[in-house]
Amino acid sequence: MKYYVLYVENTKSFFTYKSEEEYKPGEWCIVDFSGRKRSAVILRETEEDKIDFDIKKIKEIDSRADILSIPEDIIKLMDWMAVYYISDYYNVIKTVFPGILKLNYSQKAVFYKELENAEKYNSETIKDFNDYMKKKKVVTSATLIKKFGKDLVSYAQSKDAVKIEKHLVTKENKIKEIETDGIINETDIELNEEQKNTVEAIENGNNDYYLIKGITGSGKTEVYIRLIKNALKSGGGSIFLVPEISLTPQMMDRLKREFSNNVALLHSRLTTKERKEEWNAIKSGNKKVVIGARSAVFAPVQNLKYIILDEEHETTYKQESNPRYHTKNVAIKRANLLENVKVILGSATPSFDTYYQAKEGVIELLELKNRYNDAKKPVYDLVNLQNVNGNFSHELLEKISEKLLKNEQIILILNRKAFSTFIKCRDCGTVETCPNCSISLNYYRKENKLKCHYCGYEKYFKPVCGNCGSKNLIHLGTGTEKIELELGEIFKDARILRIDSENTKTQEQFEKMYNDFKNHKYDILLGTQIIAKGFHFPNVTLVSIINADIILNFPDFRAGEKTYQLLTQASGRSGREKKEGEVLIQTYDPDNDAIKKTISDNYEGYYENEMEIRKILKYPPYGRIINIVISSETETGLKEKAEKFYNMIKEKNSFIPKPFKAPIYRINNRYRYQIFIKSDRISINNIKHRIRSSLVNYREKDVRISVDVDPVNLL
DNA sequence: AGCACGCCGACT
DNA sequence: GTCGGCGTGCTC
Repeated sequence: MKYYVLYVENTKSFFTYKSEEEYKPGEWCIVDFSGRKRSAVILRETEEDKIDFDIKKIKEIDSRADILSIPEDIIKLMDWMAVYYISDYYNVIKTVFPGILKLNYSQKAVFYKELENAEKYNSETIKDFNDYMKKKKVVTSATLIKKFGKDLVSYAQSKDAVKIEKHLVTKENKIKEIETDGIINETDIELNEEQKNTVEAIENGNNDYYLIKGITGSGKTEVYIRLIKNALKSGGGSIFLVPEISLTPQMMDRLKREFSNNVALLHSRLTTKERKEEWNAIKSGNKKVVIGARSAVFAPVQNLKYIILDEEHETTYKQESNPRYHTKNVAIKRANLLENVKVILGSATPSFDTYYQAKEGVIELLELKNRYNDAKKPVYDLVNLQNVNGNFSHELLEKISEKLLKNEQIILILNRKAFSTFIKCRDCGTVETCPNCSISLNYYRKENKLKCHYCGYEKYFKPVCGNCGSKNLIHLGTGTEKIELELGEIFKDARILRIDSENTKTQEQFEKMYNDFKNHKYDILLGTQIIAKGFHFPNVTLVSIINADIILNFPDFRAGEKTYQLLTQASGRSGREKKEGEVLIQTYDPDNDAIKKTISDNYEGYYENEMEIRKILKYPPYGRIINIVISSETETGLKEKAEKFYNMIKEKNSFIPKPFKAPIYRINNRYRYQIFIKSDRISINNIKHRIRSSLVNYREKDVRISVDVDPVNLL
């Protein structure tokens, strides 16, 4: 008798079952769970003496379930994630298999029907059928039905749909399959010398990890595509990860054209059914190229060769809910668990963590230094906002007029949506705050609403102070909506398009706006940082950052790095082809190192300066961080409850600062205390261990503890 | 997800 | 006393 640790659907922990049969990790079975049938995945085998509860309670596994098994490397990856990110397995599984794991009721019905059928058809008939399928490479369903009968064919199809799909094709599909077998687009774009060298360095290299540091417009995408194509020719699969899938329509079009039916697009808008179909197509090897956001890193690609992270510095690669994993770490871990998988990170402005690893030799650094099509570097200009009345400097207004006259296009970036970020009463000083969060409400003019960016609370705006009844209110904290209004008043004939996450909820909306601007239906594109990334608008010759300080003043040790990245990415939108581009940065802090180094295009210099500071302060990559938030709807006693947890995890050998009120003390009706742990790489593992066991033992009513390992967002 | 268990107030 | 409300914890 063998013992197995299983994950049973819809449970929060593991269960042990036994069986005479041999099971491998990732295989499915049906078990009796508190009196009803459930599907379960085998996680690992276990020994009798390791079981620390009444062994007599252990039930036997009912039967094997013929669902496509989960690859063993993904099981191992999930084990690692739960431990590294201090997460429960339930949430890990939910993240890796969103909706795939659960057998819904209709599927269960199919399964039990299968059991019935299995009795109806004796094993010899099924064996004949299987032999026939193996022998024939391509069969139409009509032939099969003629030979074996309709019932058996549909039974076989339902039972082992994917395995059979390979052989069983209808006439139309047969034609389609021949057409799309392999790569549809055989015409390769000519690569320049640098690109060719990069492709070769990766293909022939002995390293597992590569960083392509390529300036904007140097053609990183062409390098990725060539790698994926070449891998595909020898049957190798790839995972291509992008920060936000809906925001890169032109990239999607491009890849769809290149790889046609070989490509699976995984994104959050897929229904459970679609997701399952894609998953099965990938798992069975019908689709070898997967494109998607973070969670696509878990795709069960057959014969995986490459995991590519485009724009690797993007913070959306970090999941901000449990398990709080970073896609880059997971990709590297996954490559570790498999043979011959290479991870390729690409960015014009790599995160300093990644660049540090490249400098240390963990990741091989490859550089693309030339702009594709010989486009020129943009010219920078800096304006000190201290000498400016309002949001627009003379320099900016002059440049906008100039470009409008020349019929060229302009991009203006302000990293703040809404009209104003708070409204203050001039008489009593009251600022209207969110009833659920300790944060001011943002004003949206078009909708005449006040909204909270943290909990989603909203209400209609009344131009009267809630405290003293005064009508003397002032809007503070300028957002894109206000800029749009002011700009419209100054440039009455200019056609202005505003894009932010508030007015582009769907991909269709976004694509329409994108195309409209590209086709010059608008002169000025105004928006938050979502418009700073990866677009190609040939007619744009001026990009301006209206206020570079918004990110810079964030209480985050990476604020400078993020500012450098945003400014550089935004600059890349200016002067993409023959025309020379200009970039104008407005700031209250013109002497800031991040801004100065952006202007002199000195990534290396800024990196070196930042590293000195981080080394002294023991911030990543020199130290490691864990952020713990202890929250409750009840404020009374929360400080003590936070300290109780603190006392459980602290230890005399390592210094952990006491819990403190979080910078945003209340979010979504929950009061929050924070424990911020900064530690060296070795003792961090001991601390993690103590956090893990403390989480199990800590019992306080109404208190939630969330642990963020390697946080990206420190608030 | 279900279901038992048990702690409280309302009710014959 | 006991009926039932639902919060909590358990299911191998």
